Amino acid sequence: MERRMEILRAIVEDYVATHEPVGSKVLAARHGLSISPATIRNEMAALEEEGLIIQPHTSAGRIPTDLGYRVFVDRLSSVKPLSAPEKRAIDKFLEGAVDLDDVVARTVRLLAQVTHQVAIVQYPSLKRSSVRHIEVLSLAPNRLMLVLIADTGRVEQRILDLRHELPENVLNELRAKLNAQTVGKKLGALPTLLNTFEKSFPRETELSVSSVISVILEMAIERNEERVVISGTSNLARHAPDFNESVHPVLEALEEQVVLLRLLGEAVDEMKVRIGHEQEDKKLHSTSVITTGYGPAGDSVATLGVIGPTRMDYPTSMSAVSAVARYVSRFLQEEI
Amino acid sequence: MERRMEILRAIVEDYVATHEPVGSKVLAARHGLSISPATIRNEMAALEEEGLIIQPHTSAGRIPTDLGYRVFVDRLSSVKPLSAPEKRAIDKFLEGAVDLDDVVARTVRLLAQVTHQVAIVQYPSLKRSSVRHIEVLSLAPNRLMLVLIADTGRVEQRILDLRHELPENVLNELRAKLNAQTVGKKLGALPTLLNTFEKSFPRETELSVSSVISVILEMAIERNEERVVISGTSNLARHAPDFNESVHPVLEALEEQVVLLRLLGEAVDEMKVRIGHEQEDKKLHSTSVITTGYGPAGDSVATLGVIGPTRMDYPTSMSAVSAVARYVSRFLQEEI
DNA sequence: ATTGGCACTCACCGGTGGTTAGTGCCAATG
DNA sequence: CATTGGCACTAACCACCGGTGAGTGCCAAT
Repeated sequence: MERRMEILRAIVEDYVATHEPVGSKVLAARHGLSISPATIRNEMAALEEEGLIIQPHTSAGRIPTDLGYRVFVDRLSSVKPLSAPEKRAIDKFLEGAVDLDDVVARTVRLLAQVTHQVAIVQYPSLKRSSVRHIEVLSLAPNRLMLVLIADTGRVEQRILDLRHELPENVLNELRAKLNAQTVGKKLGALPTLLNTFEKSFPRETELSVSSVISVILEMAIERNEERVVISGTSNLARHAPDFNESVHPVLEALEEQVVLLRLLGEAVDEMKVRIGHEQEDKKLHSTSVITTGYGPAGDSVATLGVIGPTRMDYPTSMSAVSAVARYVSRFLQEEI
Repeated sequence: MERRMEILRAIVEDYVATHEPVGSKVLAARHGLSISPATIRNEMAALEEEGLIIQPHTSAGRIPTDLGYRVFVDRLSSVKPLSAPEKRAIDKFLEGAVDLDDVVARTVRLLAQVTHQVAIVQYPSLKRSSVRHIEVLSLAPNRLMLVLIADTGRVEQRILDLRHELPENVLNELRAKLNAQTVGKKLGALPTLLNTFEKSFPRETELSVSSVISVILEMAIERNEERVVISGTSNLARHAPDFNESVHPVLEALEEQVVLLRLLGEAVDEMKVRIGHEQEDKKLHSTSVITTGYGPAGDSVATLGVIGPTRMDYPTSMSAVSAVARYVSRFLQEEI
């Protein structure tokens, strides 16, 4: 069985490199297999029997099936470490990012660049971050601005019009109490933490305070909490021409936030690879997705990854994804 | 001359609708021109002479040249008003946007949707906005967070580590003075406004204050001040197949911020149309760009627009672009 | 000035045959 | 008995070919 798997690996690697069905002859020649084409043919017939490879048509070589890639990824590939220049490139790229937007934007471009794939990066989830600070500003007599700053550097703000003016000292008290109660706590916990908050304020301000609280909760539990950015879509077209025809549905899928979010899934630490038809979304059946969680201090607050044709270079892409996730996690922890 | 232009218009409209070279016969039939194909042929020869149309090959119909489109746009097209449902769609789409990010994101998606083109929206330029508020927060003894809020709703923030701690009362004074001096002023004017600001503080805090100021200026004059978002790239592929082959360079171009910014240009009120080779960027020679400025209270603080194949429906696209710009301007003014 | 007629051009389509990469099978071999 | 060389077979690919049709430019007639 060992040899058969060796042949599968050779087929995958060759196919990924050339994008052409690989026949028994080139396989014998290009790879150091000291067996004849005829033997390889026998083995290939067996691999086809097992559903790991197929022939696009009778007189052509073989290409891996989704299942073939799966076996390759699970059992045959070793993670390829990044080259020194690549590591330096990653370092350089993040260097000098000024705020979270900047970090995320740089990360997604970086990832697209090193993998030559379409990169997807999710903003650190608000729900899973902690409160760093809550600020209450008075813009005009009846107009407040609320600013919620998370430990991931993410900042949300909302304008709020009040029916009744809140005096300066109440504002100060509000600010102080809010921060005292929430700083360091998970945003997901805010509803519980603040559910009787307004009770501690004088009767006549209770209503205003309560509307402040509801806006804060809105910010914390926002549907828009899951923001996603994407880069490198032109890499899709690069893998022309046979991938080209199917490029439109993929682009379409990538424009729907919902699809992207399902793609990224819940943030988990281990790397996940989904290959071709393992994907729920029909439009993405010709693509594979590699994702992994990232976040400061090793607990994943968001997911990033790449998406590309099933015939991608898995070892390299996987190591790039994991490396970028590591770097950006460290960066988040130290800088922002 | 009148008739010849009428023929040009018919050619453009027909070609845009069918995406196929249009011959003299269909032209006579489909449009209400009461002249024979032969006459049309004569006129077409003249139009070709003038460089307004060409034949892709000898035995084919004619298609407009870039110049032909130019004449069409400048002299032959009337702005097509939006339908009532479209107007309602625009209203609905912006309804309920919670912050600037949200407004911009919704706008760009809206624009892509109504035009079926690739939409580009620039964030309100910081330089041209005014200061609504500057906040100075103490996160930790030596750690400040500076928040700059513009009247367009745009918020920038930076973390700043100080060498020496600033006492609470200095912070308060700093905050008060900063706001007193800057609120309502253009961000572009900040360098002048603040250039001797630290002088009014006690000697021992002058250094810290001065580093605060430099960070604020950095935020205001940021290279990243020009953020651009884009949507609807899948619409590029929709215009398959003949546009499809050239889709890759376009996608590539659209990924470079620099190119996008040059595309959008300085924010000006009138609508601009650049057609095919009128574009500097070689990669975009097969595309046209429609842009217009937008911003609260009628002064343009940023640009938005669409990009699509030169053979696009200019009247409809132009009216959509201008309508969306109007709506979002009004929205910015009222809501955020 | 407009128009019908006509010869001409060239993309497009379907069919044809030669070439080639690659296979499956089989008999020979160590 | 696994391995291998030999061989017939298949189907994609390509270049070529002739027929068809859309569309033109030109010219003579109105």
